[in-house]
Amino acid sequence: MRLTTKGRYAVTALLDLAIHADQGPVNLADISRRQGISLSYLEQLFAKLRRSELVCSIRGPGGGYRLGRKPQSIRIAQIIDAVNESVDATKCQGKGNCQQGETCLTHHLWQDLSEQIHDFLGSISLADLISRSEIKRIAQQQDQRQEMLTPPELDGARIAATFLQ
Amino acid sequence: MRLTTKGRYAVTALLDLAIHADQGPVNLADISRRQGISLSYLEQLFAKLRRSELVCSIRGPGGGYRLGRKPQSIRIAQIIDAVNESVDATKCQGKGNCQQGETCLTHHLWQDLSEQIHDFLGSISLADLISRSEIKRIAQQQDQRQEMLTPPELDGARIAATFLQ
DNA sequence: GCAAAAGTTGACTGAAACAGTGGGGTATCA
DNA sequence: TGATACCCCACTGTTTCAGTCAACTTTTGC
Repeated sequence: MRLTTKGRYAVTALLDLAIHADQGPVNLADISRRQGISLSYLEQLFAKLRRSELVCSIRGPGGGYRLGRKPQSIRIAQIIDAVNESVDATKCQGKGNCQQGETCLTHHLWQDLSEQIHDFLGSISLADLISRSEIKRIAQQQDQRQEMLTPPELDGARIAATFLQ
Repeated sequence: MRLTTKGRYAVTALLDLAIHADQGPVNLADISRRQGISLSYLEQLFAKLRRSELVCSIRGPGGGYRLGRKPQSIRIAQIIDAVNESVDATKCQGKGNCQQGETCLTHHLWQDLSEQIHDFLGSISLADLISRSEIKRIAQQQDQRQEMLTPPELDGARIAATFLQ
């Protein structure tokens, strides 16, 4: 079992995408800037997310990514799964042949743990995260910081979006 | 967060130790044979377990390791901790400065997950595992297989122990 | 029709950790 | 004194992570 920056980045990026979904397709450069994730690395992660149909892509100028499904039906466990970070804690992927074909002494413990984690992350959707007040607050701060960094004359559309809020 | 063979080996080895504790100090060679873990690797793990005072050692012939505390008060979380496998899922070790000093968008999610895992593994003791019937069964099988592999004439003590059960 | 924006793909890399090996110790008992 | 078992350190092959770079293709707007 592994839970590293990779899975965290994937969830963070998808959450960012979900939060900014109302402004049309979201491009990776924006996510990269807001979340402090390398653009090239994001591209790799989104390739996997696209293969799992968690996002779909729109090419060309004004393009970007959109959620593949409704935020309510995207579970955190699925996102982590999509970027190949298993939530399984057993050695044998639950098969029970951990020790030369036999079940190892602690197999059941790891199986229980895996179930515990899977239930937890499977019970939370992107929509759940969006509605949390701390997350709303952080997202707002990130948007503001981004506007301070972008020259206004080059970004009329986003300024308009701010007024329309 | 990481949960690999390392942490699993540590828990498995300590459980083996706890199960065979009534026969005096348990040496690593026996654990290595029963659990299929490299002896040298076990030595490294037990060095860490000893530093955390989860085990104490007896040198010389007939020596080995003993549990440092009662099995009831050794929690799985402590064992995993002792071999440096963190159960923490956040990027910032819970500090909340994940993104250039600010809290990242998904910090609270990972914090909740860490708590969940920690509560689970912290609620289970070695004594709990010993008393589980599946584990008793597997341990018995392992003991039998070991006896089949050991020439009887060189192992009178263990044969005697079998009869006394 | 062309240039710019954006996604797509693949190869590559440094660093770290894991899992394991090997060898030379030291304490202890018979 | 020799066998047993712990103790400690250096080393290594492999994998994965996290990131970089470069060369594409598709689409839009001028």
